[in-house]
Amino acid sequence: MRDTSAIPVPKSETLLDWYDGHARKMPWRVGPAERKAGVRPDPYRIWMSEVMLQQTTVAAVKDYFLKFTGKWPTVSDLAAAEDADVMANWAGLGYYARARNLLKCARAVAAEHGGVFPQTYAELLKLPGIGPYTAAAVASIAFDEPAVVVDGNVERVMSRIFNVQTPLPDAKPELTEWAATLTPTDRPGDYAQAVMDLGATICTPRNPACGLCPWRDNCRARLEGTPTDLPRKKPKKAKPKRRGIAYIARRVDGAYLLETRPESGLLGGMLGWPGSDWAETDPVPAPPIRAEWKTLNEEAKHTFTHFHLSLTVLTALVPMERQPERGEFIEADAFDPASLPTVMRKAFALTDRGKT
DNA sequence: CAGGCGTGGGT
DNA sequence: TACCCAAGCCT
Repeated sequence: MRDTSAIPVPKSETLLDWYDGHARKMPWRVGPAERKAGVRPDPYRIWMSEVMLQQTTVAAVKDYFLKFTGKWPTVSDLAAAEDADVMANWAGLGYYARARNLLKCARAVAAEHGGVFPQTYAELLKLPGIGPYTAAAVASIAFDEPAVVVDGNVERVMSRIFNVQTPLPDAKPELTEWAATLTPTDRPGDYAQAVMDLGATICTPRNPACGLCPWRDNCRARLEGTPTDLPRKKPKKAKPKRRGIAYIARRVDGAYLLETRPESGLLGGMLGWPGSDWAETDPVPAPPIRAEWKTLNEEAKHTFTHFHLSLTVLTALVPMERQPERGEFIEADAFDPASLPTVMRKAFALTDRGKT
């Protein structure tokens, strides 16, 4: 172990100078030059982007952000939206509780705050779907509050700068303390975005570009030569394999039999094909309507956060008068596979009509 | 409070 | 292939 006590503590100004020249451009971001010229970010758009970015890549978020803000330009517009419309538009982005909470939050802002976002970390934290990270991000970026923003990027940067060996998630409080020591009262929003940009483009998990880092002379892990060992993480559990059955019934007029899943739990509130439970044991058949079901020769494979799924897909063509025991028919012109969560879209893609 | 909760891209 | 990873929150 080298003596790292002589390494100077990094300065926020150094990072801000780097950010002025290297800030990534994003649809929701007010760049450093504009910001200095007095342009203020729209709290609604910052909030929207931060919720979408929870555990989700910037690349995946961009189109969804443009779609949502185009369709619902203000928080009041979103508050007035139909639940099913919001869920359908979120389809494919994952972590669907975010979409349900997004709508709850918009309605809370509309109903309890007169359509104006609360402007402090403490007040933002009370809203649904807004946790410590998102509250701090919105408070700092939209309202210039020097809140301590700690996301995965900040955890990685702090763990390396200060050579924190404690594994996550136990290290979180320690890393938050270090992050607090660096958070400036001047330009706190730009600083928050700067650390995240640093983590995303320079201080990356696998191959950090230490030579380009504005804080390279302040980094204890770099001096030790082991930045990629950090942050340490507790080992993850193996994913079990589950299987299930999905039933895709097409009525002769082209309507499809779908059902809205329960509000809570996996894919909560999303549209999907009726089916069996998904378990590690053999699935129990549960056809939603009487029909001659045909089994497709290929299964839909999908991996969720905590299990692998292999879905057997059954299809049937049913007559107009036949009534389903579960779900409801959606007319052909109202059915859009894009409004389904990905696993359900994969199942549909295996059918003849899904291949077109 | 440890685990539930999606998805797509990278290696 | 089978991992890992990405601007977390909720219960």
